[in-house]
Amino acid sequence: MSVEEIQAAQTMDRLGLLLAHHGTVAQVRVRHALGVTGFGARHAVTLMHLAESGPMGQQALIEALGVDPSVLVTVLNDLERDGLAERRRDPADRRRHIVEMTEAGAGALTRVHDALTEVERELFGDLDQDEIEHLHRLLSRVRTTPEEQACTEE
Amino acid sequence: MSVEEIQAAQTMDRLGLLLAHHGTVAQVRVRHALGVTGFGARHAVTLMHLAESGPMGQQALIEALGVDPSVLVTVLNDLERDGLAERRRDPADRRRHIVEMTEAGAGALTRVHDALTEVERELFGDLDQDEIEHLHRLLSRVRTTPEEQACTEE
DNA sequence: TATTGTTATACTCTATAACTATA
DNA sequence: TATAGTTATAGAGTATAACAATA
Repeated sequence: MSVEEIQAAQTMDRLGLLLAHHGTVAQVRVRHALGVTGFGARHAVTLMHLAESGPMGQQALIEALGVDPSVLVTVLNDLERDGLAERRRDPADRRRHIVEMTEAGAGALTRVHDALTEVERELFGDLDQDEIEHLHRLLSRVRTTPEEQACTEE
Repeated sequence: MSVEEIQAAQTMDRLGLLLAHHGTVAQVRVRHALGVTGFGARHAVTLMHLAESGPMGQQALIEALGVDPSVLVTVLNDLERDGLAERRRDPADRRRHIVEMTEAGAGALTRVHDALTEVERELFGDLDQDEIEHLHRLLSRVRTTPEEQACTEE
């Protein structure tokens, strides 16, 4: 890229930086909105997935959520401490823990959704419903999972 | 929101969470791509703004970049240590520092842009040019600046 | 020996408040 | 007293490696 091109570029012309910035702000907003119950976006996503897919092993959760094992441990510790989810050993393979959302977890999830609705209203208030859906579709197609592409280069 | 609606919702139906997640990944990717020179998205944005707007006070940079004063200090410390930018006192008001990008900074900016291009190619590789521009326009309209709306509620 | 989950640790980013120096 | 910049610190997120228990 030439010096002229660089100097002509507006700061937020770089979509990667724009996404990084807006995403970080979104994360902070979500955390504040959930603040009352003391957890963050990770906790919300985990609860949602448990509600959606039912009881499952931590390994499955790790893959579904795309988080590091050590991250999931701390999230589950928090959820369990607050009685929103429970771990129990799998009798068939005592290495595994089956994670299940509790009734209290389902109640908390309702409040989580309400908080998210509020955050989204703030973030996306300048877009109409059509634009929001379009943004959603485009964002869904951004590649954020570790790449398993064939090595075409490098 | 009813229990039925919640259980029907797919995890990533919540645009706020999707944005938060993708944005965090983008930030990590940017940091890794810039890793060779040892700085992150903040440093890139700061350099870009200095290239774009020329020498300016830290106060102006703080507003332009939307960062906390203490954040800017550490970013400028890093840039200055590596000789990419310089602070000098404003003779007219010795409280102020004027920040200016160096020649080395301009050179580094070229590499920053190349790294960003690579990151964006990975993130947005499944979108065509038209979709990328559309995503850019939509993301630009997401409200991430502190709200100064009239208090219509709460 | 491999796998599941846990612990410990280090690094980055964000945010707040207290501080120095100038005005 | 107000403003520009700095320092110190706390909190959240990410990432890695070492570890215990079980298979």
